[in-house]
Amino acid sequence: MKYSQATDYALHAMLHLVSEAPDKPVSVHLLAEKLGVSPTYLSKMLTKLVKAGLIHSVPGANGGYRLRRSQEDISFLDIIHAIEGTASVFECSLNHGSECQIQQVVLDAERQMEEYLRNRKISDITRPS
Amino acid sequence: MKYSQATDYALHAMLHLVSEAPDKPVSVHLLAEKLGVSPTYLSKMLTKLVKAGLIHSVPGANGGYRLRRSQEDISFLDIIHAIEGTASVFECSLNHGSECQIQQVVLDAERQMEEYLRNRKISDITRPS
DNA sequence: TAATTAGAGACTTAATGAATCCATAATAAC
DNA sequence: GTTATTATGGATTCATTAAGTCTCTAATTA
Repeated sequence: MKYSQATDYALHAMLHLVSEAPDKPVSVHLLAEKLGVSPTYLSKMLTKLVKAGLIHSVPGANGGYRLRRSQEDISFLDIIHAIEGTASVFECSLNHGSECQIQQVVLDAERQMEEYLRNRKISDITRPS
Repeated sequence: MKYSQATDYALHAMLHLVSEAPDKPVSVHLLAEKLGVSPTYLSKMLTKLVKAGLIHSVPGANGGYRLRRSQEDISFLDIIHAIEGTASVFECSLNHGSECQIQQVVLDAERQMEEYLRNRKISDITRPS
């Protein structure tokens, strides 16, 4: 079980926007260069972040992406959910009634992790990478 | 990010061993029938559980699998690790020094989840599925 | 109007998950 | 001892997903 690399890129891209350019739009070209990834690929993730309401896109010359919400509101969980979706990590494939106790336990565990990620904000990280 | 179905099967197989046959060996044929999965496929997971030291295999006629440790010692995390391995859910792909703060946060979150799964034992579940 | 930028879709490639099949080894029952 | 029963292991297949590229379109600002 692993988070996709896309999540890795998205988290780093957001960290850049928060720590270095909270106001001015940053082009995907520049972001991609900083992260060492292709612009067209990175734009897929940025589009997802736009649809999740985390950032705002500005088309046209001197356009790019800038933060939408205030920094303090953007949690790790927000970004991860934007890229990975919100499906659970576990779904019982056996059909034994409606409630699988095994599934309950694993989902409770997942909630522990999500709660932690919800409380950690991207602005908590000071040093830009 | 999702646990594999193999983990699902393994958890249910262990629940069966714990709740219905802690002493007598159960054949993979019978287990597979109960879970509705093919015996040859299930045996792959059971082999992993053997190598992880959770169960014991008894070859030959009337053989099968039985618990190795005492029930109370077998946690959800033990079973999950046996099937999924112990690799982390996140690994930063950028090479910025040795410590990525983003990775630190995500790994801390994972530890929250693992701690929960370590404390929940398979014997906590009473009702057999 | 032209240059710059995001957005969207089709497509390719590689990796992984899910599952089957078969051949081998070990052991208990007869 | 021989045979039936069971686990073990490897090779293989199929489908799905991840990762990434390419190209065309749309929007907007200089």
